[in-house]
Amino acid sequence: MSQSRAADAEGAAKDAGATGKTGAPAKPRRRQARGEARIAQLLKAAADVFGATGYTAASTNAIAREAGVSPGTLYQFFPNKEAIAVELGDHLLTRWRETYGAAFLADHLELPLDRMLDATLDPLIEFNCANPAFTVLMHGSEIPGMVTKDHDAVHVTMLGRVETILAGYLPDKPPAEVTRIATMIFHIFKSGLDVIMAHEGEEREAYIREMKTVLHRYLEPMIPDDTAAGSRSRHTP
Amino acid sequence: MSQSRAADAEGAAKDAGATGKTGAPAKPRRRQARGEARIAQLLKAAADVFGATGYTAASTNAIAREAGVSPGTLYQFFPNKEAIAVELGDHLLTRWRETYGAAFLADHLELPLDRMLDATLDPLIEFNCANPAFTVLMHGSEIPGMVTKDHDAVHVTMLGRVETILAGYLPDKPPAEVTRIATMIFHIFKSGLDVIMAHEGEEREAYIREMKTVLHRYLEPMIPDDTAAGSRSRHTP
Amino acid sequence: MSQSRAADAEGAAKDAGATGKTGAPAKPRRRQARGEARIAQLLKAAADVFGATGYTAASTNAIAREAGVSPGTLYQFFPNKEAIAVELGDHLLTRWRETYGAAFLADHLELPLDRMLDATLDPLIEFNCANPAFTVLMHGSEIPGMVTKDHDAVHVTMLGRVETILAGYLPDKPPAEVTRIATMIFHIFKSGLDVIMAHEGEEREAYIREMKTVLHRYLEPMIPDDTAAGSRSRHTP
Amino acid sequence: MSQSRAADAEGAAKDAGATGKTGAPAKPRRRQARGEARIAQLLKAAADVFGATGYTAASTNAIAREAGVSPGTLYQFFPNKEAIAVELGDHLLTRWRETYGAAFLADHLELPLDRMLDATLDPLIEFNCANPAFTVLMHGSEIPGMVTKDHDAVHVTMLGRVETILAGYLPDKPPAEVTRIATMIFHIFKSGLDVIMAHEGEEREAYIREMKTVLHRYLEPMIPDDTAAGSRSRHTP
DNA sequence: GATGAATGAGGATTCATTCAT
DNA sequence: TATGAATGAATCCTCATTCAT
Repeated sequence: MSQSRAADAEGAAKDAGATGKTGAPAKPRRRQARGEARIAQLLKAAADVFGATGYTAASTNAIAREAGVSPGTLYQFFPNKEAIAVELGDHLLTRWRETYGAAFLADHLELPLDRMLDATLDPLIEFNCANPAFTVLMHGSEIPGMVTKDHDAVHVTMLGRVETILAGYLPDKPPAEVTRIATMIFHIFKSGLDVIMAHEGEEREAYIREMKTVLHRYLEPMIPDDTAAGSRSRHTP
Repeated sequence: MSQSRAADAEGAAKDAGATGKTGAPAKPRRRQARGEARIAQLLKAAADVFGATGYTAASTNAIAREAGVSPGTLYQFFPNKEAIAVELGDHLLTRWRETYGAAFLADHLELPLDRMLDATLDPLIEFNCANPAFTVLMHGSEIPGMVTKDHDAVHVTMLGRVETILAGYLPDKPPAEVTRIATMIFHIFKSGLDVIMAHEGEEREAYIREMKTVLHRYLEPMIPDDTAAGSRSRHTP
Repeated sequence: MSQSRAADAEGAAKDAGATGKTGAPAKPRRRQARGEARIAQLLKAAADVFGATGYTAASTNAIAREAGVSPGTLYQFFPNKEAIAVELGDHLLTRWRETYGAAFLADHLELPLDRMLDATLDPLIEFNCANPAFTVLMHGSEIPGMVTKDHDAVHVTMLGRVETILAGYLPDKPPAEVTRIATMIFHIFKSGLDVIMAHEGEEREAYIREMKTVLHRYLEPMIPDDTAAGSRSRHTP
Repeated sequence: MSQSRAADAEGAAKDAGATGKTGAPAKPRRRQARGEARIAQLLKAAADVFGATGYTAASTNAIAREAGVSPGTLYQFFPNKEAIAVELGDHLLTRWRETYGAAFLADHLELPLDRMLDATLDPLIEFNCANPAFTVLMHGSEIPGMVTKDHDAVHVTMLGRVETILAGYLPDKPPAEVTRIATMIFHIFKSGLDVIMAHEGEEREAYIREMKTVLHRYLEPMIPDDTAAGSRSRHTP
C-alpha cells in the first residue's frame, strides 16, 4: 500500500485509456495474445512463490525468476507487487468458479446442512490444497486489527459467497446477524484450513471432519426446522 | 529465553549471590536497574511495533527508535530479533498468568461449560485487546503449512492450556482426539480474536458472543452428562 | 566460481545459442555488454580495494563506491563478498596465464635451476607488483593454524603449479616430500613477495635477488646432477 | 590506525602525567597491585582471543568477556585495541626473554651454524606453539606493502634479534646486507612457522626440519670458513 | 514488449569506544 | 576502580521499483 506510488496511477491511467472507447469498466485490460501468455506465466509463478513463502516474504524478483522473465517484464504487466496478488486472486477465483462453481450456489440451497457442508467444503479444501496461494490470499495481511487489505478480492468474494449461501439457510435472521455469522464461519474455515493443510493423510481427514463438525453444530440450531429436515442426522447423534 | 540475556542472567545471579548473604536490599544491583528498565522499555516498544505491524514487518531499528534508544542498545539486551519476540512472549505470558491466571485452571474445571467459557475467554479477550502483540505472537509465522515456529512459546503454551482444560471436560476421549479438538478450538479462538479485535463496541461484543456460541455448540455434545449438567442452558435454547 | 553469476552464465548460453545458428555477430548480446563491463569495473574496483586494505577490511560498499555504482548493482553480479574474491582470483589467474603462462610449464623444465627461477619468478613478481590483490588472494585468511580458506583458488592453483614444476626437478623424491618442499617454497615466495613489495627501486631488486638465492640454495642440493648441470654456476660460487 | 582517534592522545597524555615526575620515558605506567592483576588477566584474555581469531577479528568486547570483566574496565587500562596488542607484544617478548632468552645471544655466537639454528629456532617454535598470539603479533597487519604497523614491537624486536645474531656470523658483510639477510630470514621463519603450526605430529617435525634446511643452506655459504667449521656437516651432505 | 542493469533506502547486526553511576 | 549501559557509524546484504537499450 505505502510502497506503491505513482505507478499505480499510471497503470490506472493506461487501463482507462485502453478501455476508454467502450466505456466499459476498468478491470480486464486489453492485452495481446503474447501478453496474456506472459500474464498467465507470471501468475503461475506468483502462485508458486506466494504459496511457498506467503505474500510478504515473496519478492517480485523471485516471481520474475520463477516465471523465467526479467523483473522489468513483470512490471510491464503489473504496476506493483500488490497488483500481482490482486490479479492472482481474480484468476484463482475465476478458476475456482469455473471448476466447481457453476452449480455452486443454486444446488446447495436445497441440500440438508450436512450435505451442503460436504458439497461446499470438500471442493474448496481440495482447491486450496492444490492452490496454496489461494489460502494465502484468503488470509488478509494477518495483522490483527487490520483484517482486510487491498488485495482481498478473494477475501471479500469468498465471504460474500458464504453470506449468500447462509442467507438461504437462515431466512429469518436479520442481515446484520447473517453477516456476522458468515464472518465467523469464514474465519473458522480459514483457520481450519491452515490446520488441515498442515497435516496429511488420515490426520488431515480427521481435521476436515472436525471442522465440518464445528460448522455443523454451530449452524444447525439456527436453521428453521422445515429447511432441511434430515440435516441433524449425521453430526449430532 | 535460553538464548537471550545469558550475560544478564549471570550478572543477576552474581548480584543475588552477593546480596543474599548479607540480606542487604537492592543497592548493589542498581546497575541492573537501568538495564531492567531498558528491557521493559524495549519490550514495551517491541509490543507496540509487533502489535502494529506484525512480527515480520517489525524492524529492530523501529523497535529501538520506538524505545528511544540506539540500535546498539537493543542488541545489548537481545541477541537478535527473534529473541525479542521470545522474551516478549514470556513476558506477556507471565503478565497474563499474574493478572488472570492464578486460579485459572483449578476453578474452571468445576464450572459448567458456558460459565467456563466465560471465565476463560473473557479475560483472555480482554488481555489480547490490551496487548495486540500477544495476538501476533499467538499466531505462528503465518505461512500456511508451517504453523509453528520457534518463538511460539506463546502458541505452544496457550495450546497446552486449552488441551489441559479440555481434558478435564472430556475424560473419556482418547488423548489424540483431545489434542485434535484442542487444536481446533485454539485456532477458532485465534481467528475469532482477529475478528473481535477488528471491531469495536457493540459489534465486538456480538462477535464475542458469537465465538462463545461456536465453541459451546462444538463442545457441548461431547461432554458427558454428569460433568456439567446445567451447561446446556444458555447457548442452546 | 560455481556460486557466482549462475544467471549470467545462463543468459550468456542463451545468447550464444541464439546467435550461433545465424552466425550473426555480437548484436543480441549487447545487453550483456554493459553487465560484462560492470563486472570488469567491479573486479577492478575490488582488486584496488582488496589490494589496498586486504580482504577482511575491504567492504562491499567501498568496492561499489570505488566502482562508482550502488551496492545493489554489485550484488546483481556477485552473491556475496567472498564470491567477489573468488571471481577476482579466477580473473587474475586467467590474466596471469594469458600474460605469462602460455609456455610457462613446458619450457621451464629444461632450464637449469637458476634460469628456471628467473623465468618463473620474474614475471610472477612483476605480476604481483602490478596486481597487489593477487598477493592478497594468495595469502589465505592469514589466521595461523587456518592456512587455507574457501576463496583460495589462487592459493591452491599456485601451490599446485609450484608442485608440478618441482616434481620435474625432483624425479626421485617421494610425492609427500615434494609436496612438503613445494609448500615451503610457496610460503617462502609469498613472504618474500611481501618484503619485495614493501620496497622499491634498487632495494626491491636486492630483495628479489635474495629470495632467488634462498630458493636456489634450498633446491640445488636436491636436484640430481644430470638434470641441470649448469645450474650451480650462479648462486653457489 | 585509522580507528583510534583522540583516545590515543589522551592515553599518551595520561602516561606523561603519571611519569612526569621522574622524567623517565613513558612505557611502564605506574599501576596499583590490583591494576597489575587486571592487566595480566586482560593480556591473558587478549592472547587467547588474538591467538584464536587474529588481530582484526578479535573484538575488545570479546577480550573483556574472556577476561571476565566489563568493556569499561578494559578501557581503563588500555586506550584502545591496538594498545592491547602493543602491551601484549611487550609482555610476550618479556616472557620470551625470561624463559629462553637469558643466555640467548651470548652463547649462540660460538655454535656452529646448525647447532645455532637448533638452539635458536627450537625454543622459538615451542614458544609460538604455546603462544599463538605471539605468531599473530609477529606478523604485521598482513596488508602487502604495509609490512610494519604500530604494534610491531614484536616484529621489530625479533627482527633486531635476528640481525644481531646474524651480524656475529657475517662479520665481513656490510650492515645493509646483513639487514637484508636478516629480513629474509625473519620472513622465512614467520611463514615457516605458519606452516609448522598448521600441522601436527610428525608432519610438523618434518616441516621444522625443512625450515631449518632452508635457513641453513641459505646462510651457510655466506659464513667465513673459520667461524663455524663444523657447520657444514649436517644439512649439506 | 523484453531485458537486465541500476538504484538506494532499509534490514539485521557488530564493534570500538564513552559515560554515568 | 569497576560496571554495564549507551552510542552510532559501519557491515553485508535485500528488494521493490525504474530506466536505457
